Amino acid sequence: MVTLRDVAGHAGVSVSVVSRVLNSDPSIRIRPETRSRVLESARLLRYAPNSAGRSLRRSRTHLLALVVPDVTNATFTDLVNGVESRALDHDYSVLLASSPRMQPGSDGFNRLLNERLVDGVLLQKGDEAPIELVARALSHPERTVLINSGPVSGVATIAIDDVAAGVLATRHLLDLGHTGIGYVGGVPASDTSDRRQAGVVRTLADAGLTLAREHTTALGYTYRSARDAARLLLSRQPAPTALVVGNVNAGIGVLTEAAQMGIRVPDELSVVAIHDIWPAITCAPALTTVRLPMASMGATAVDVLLAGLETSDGDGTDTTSRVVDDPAPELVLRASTAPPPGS
Amino acid sequence: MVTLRDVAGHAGVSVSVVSRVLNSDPSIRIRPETRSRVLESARLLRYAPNSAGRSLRRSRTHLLALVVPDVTNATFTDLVNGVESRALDHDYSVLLASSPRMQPGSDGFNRLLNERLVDGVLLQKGDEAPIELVARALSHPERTVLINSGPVSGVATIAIDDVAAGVLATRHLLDLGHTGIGYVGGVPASDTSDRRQAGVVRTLADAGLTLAREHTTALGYTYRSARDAARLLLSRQPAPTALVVGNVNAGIGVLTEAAQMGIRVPDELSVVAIHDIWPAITCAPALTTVRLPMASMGATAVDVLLAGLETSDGDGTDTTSRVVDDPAPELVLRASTAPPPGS
DNA sequence: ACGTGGTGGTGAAACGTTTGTGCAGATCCT
DNA sequence: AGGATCTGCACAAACGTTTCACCACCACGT
Repeated sequence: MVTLRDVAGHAGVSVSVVSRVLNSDPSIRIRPETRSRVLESARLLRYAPNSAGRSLRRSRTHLLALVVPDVTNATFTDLVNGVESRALDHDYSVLLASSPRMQPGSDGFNRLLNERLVDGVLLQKGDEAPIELVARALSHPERTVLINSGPVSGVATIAIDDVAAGVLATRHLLDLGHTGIGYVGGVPASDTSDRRQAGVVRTLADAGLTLAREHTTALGYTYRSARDAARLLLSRQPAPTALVVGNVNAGIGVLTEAAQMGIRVPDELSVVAIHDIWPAITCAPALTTVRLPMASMGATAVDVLLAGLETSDGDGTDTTSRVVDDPAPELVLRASTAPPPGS
Repeated sequence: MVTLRDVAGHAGVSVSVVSRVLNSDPSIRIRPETRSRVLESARLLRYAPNSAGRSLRRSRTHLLALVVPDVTNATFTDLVNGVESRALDHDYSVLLASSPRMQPGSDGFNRLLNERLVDGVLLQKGDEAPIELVARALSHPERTVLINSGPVSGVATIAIDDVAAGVLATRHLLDLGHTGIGYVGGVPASDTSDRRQAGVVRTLADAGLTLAREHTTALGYTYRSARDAARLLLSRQPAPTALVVGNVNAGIGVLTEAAQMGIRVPDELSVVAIHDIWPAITCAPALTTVRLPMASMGATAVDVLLAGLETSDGDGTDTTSRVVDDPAPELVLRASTAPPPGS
């Protein structure tokens, strides 16, 4: 390790001068030639500041943790990208916590902030974790921002425009002429699913329609759960002619189950799912989706977190709550939607 | 922040005693009642050791970086899981570096080790990065292990059993009765692709066959590149009746292009891809693949890295090079392979 | 009474930074 | 010429931890 001492020795100045020059401290007065001598020495010796020393002194680690339920789930990877990229813009690095041992409430999770390993935490909670429990597990709310996992009073929250997504999907089906529209939702207390469903309901209402209880499920966002949901909904009398699916993995599950049941998509059933990921292209038929600005949301979450750290710096009373709508949710037209049968 | 001083004050002992008790220093002699008083004070005050202070003193951050080309690529997410999980076993946390700004050679990448932000780096390089360039960009080879990205002399390397995977895929096609077998490879200098191809070649040779040059491509592991590759190979005269595809994303690309060309899979063409990810189930037809122990490889990589840090501790002359074969690559039979036409 | 040895701790240095304060010497003003 | 001001840098403390070295005290044997 080459330290400030080494550079100082090489340049024939004191340690503090080296530190101030390298950090371009505005309060320093120094002869230009001394400054360049210092700079040159640092370059020559390949000095790099030791981050532990710096963190200790500044009490900032320039690290943040991104907690997601599962990196394997493609719906989160865009988020990861957005977060990492924006974090780097701010000279922050990202600690990835996706293991169950790192989820809220666990010891690992608490240590992140308690041991001051990271300056703040970005938390996208999973469906299994009830928000009340998560809220109670938050040891440092002022250093936490919830991603698509709110609201919790006293904690900054940032969400996608789920309502708009629901509206967009429903609007598309209405435009095609559907009236028997169902909704395949997430688990019961899922707030994203609630909001997406609200978008569906509202849009149907605007068209003088209602979302039938027997055309709605709340079994979860997974491929598996959606197959169950599809089997249920498609055996109702009358069956819906179109489904809005709250999640794209679930949407693919619906497609699979419909095929299994001998129901042709899009001829006999239209399917539009919310959230766009790559497999939506390659499944058969290619799935029409609503693309969500996940990366952008991740970036905004970083901004909110770091802004909170700047100002509050102790007492975090300025709890933000934003929904990102830029870029806006966007309909991605593929092959799983068509006018209803017999039209 | 509650520090050792606070605990010491509360318990009426010196700072060093608290530190030694909490770290259960074997060399300490202490009255049982004092010890429990210290423990109780720490519990009461919710003491948590400050990681910056600890890192500075111990010159270990208990952090490691996992550098991958792209988290969005599903082929890497299992690896991420394996790494994170095993790292936690060792009380290490994982810094995720997937942004281009964190790739080998970049400033961000170098800072990871130079500033001692992390103790070591796990590097899965991307296809665009030539291994020679990467090798030169490694400022601290002794703190680096290459994942599926070797070999580089002087650097620990860990790889999957690519040859076995190639063998397994080819064996399957031979067993079905195919003789016109082609290979869709990665970019030209890709060592994983070279090894997978070697497995194909060897298995064909064992059966008295050869891999025809005109039935081989090396255009890349991506969906896009594989569509080009498929178009090329399938318009040869004679066309292969079966393809081993070096990567699953590419495999799905082959499927798409075949459909586009009106070639029915598996009736007219069998496709088996190496590496198993979720979309392989949902594409049409479902893709037969060879499942690779990516998580296990990630775990082993962590073991190798940390072992290297223990022993070498300065001069890293014991460069390991392992291929993980447990669990072994496994054929996952789905719907994209069948006996050749007219058999 | 006096060394000896064990018990139960304490003190201080060090890890590498950052930053407020001090202090020589030079320059300037009158 | 003598104080005031400025220039250019050095000193030292502090962040929180770990760990080596040391010491006061007591009991014990002689």
